[in-house]
Amino acid sequence: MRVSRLMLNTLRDVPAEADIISHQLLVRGGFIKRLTGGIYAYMPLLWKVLKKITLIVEEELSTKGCLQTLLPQLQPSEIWEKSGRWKSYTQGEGIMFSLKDRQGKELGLGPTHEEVITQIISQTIHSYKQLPINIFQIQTKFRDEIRPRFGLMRSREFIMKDAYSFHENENDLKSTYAEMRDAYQNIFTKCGLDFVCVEADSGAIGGAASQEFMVTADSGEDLILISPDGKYGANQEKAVSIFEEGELLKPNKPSIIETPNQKTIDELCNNNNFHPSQIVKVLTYLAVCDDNKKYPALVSIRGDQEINDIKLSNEISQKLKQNVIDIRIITNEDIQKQGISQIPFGFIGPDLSDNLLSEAKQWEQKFIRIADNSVKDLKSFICGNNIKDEHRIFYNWNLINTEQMICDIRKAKPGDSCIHDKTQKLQESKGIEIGHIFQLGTKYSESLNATFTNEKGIEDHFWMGCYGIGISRLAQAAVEQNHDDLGIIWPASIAPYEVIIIIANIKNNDQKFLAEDIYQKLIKSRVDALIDDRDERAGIKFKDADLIGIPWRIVAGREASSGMVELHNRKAKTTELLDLKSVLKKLSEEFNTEKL
RNA sequence: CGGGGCGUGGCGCAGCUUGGUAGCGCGGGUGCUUUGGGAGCACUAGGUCGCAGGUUCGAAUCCUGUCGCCCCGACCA
Repeated sequence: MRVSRLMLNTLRDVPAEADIISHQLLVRGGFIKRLTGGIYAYMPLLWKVLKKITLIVEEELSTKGCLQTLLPQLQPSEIWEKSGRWKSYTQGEGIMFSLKDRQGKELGLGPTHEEVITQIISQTIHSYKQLPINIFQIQTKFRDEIRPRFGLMRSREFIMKDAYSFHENENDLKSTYAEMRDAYQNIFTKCGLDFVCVEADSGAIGGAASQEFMVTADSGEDLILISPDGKYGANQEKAVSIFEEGELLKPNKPSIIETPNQKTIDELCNNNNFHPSQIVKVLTYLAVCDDNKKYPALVSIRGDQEINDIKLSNEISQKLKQNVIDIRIITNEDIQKQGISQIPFGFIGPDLSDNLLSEAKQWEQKFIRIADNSVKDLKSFICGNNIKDEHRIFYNWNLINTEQMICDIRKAKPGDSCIHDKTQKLQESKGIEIGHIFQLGTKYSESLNATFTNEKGIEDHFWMGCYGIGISRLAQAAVEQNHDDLGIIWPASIAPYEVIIIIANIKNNDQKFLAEDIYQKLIKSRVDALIDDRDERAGIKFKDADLIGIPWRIVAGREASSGMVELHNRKAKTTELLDLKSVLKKLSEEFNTEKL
């Protein structure tokens, strides 16, 4: 390709729309153009990058026996109603764009394709003999993000690779899941990314096991916790750890103490010389569920620990056997609206009476009582007395005498000890999620009634897995991780072009002919080459080449008359003076090793 | 949706407080000079100041409404 024909339009100034470096560089380099909030045109340079990523993905997946398909983006509401996701995906904070056709029929613009593929597979596959199936597509997805940002990182229209697998049993699902994890490792490695695979919460998609692939970068939106030995890594939403034993309170005669206005753990500790770990902290939450009911929850955790809302939400969801749509702390305003006269916030104990809820207008009138593992073994503790300005000391669970659901709802923190090895302390890091793999189980096959006949001749529901890669996000993540002051430094495997040949002065025929000669030879040997044939000053061409991040640069300049050119490596910043033959030899060696 | 900020030639911004009919840098075009790290000079094209009302002799500037964009939170590949 010739730069004169590339409609290259680079910007010197940092565009106001962009905040993070990768977004700025993609705009400045002319890789993307915004059409409106969260919707971008992929310009020719970026499209080349996306195609290279796509190729790597396709190759790797086809080695694993995946089929490729292309599914409809416009999807009827019926299948989403069957899976129970229509309402939650289109109403309120729902992320699905939806519309009505002229007949008034409701359609959605696919944010994901579980429903579509499940229906198609169930209509096509009837016997265990045809299983397993692993099928994927690379397709534009639509999500009405509440707040699109960071360019391609969180956009409303983006390219995603989504794969779905179908199995006769859980074991088979697990083996494909492992294969896919392996494929993902290869894909991201080939894309030249520095990444980690971490345990993840499966969120709205649901299901059992799930892992995320994170590109580590400070601008990442996710907080991940990793053990230094590399044996454990998890998204903070999911992370588990061992909590410190804390300062145990020696058992003594249970009694009530006056704690005027001491509502917080800090105030309580400062005024009475307690340690936070001696206190059972009790918080009130409100969970809004699929059935539109609102469930109050009373949550106990050790005073020095924090609650992980995601874990809490999952536990409540499991207990109620339905989705928790929203979970938040109950405020004074909430209880006033409900007509509840008084909840002694700051002085609540795990045994706060359900009677307080009897006046609630819209809430369920019974607390879901949950206690974190961190409090279950405490033999003696401090907690609220359910009366303003009073706490109880030297109490224990026998005296509390209410049934608690005991589980892990604690937020793991950097510095905590790891489960697999107490000497390993969790370290935190920011990550950009570029891939996510799930073991869905039978959730969708049951709701959509997708079955096959098993070996025993009995109808059975498919076991399913699903596997995503954010293709367009990956491209930007690569920039976020690979750049310098001058611009982008694309990993060679996904660079829009592998080599750029610069003719320092287009009016100099020696330079021009030599450059053209090299260009033709490179093209012939299938090197993806760009030639900058513009009638511009050399400086401009150097700046542009650096900005758009082409890994190798050949300059036909001063030494052109003696047949010599410069070969410069963008990343290593090394330059050598070589003759035509040596350049070709060197590059072909580079690409052969890198392309393999 | 809550909180903060911004809409002025293609891009980045000034002007707005104190109304008088729009300016700077980059970019574009032409010419001359220059030619290995975003050149210099000269000329030139390009703007209903987001939109709609209102106040006023007069509005980019003041008032009201509205739309859009960006940043911080909930969503996620």
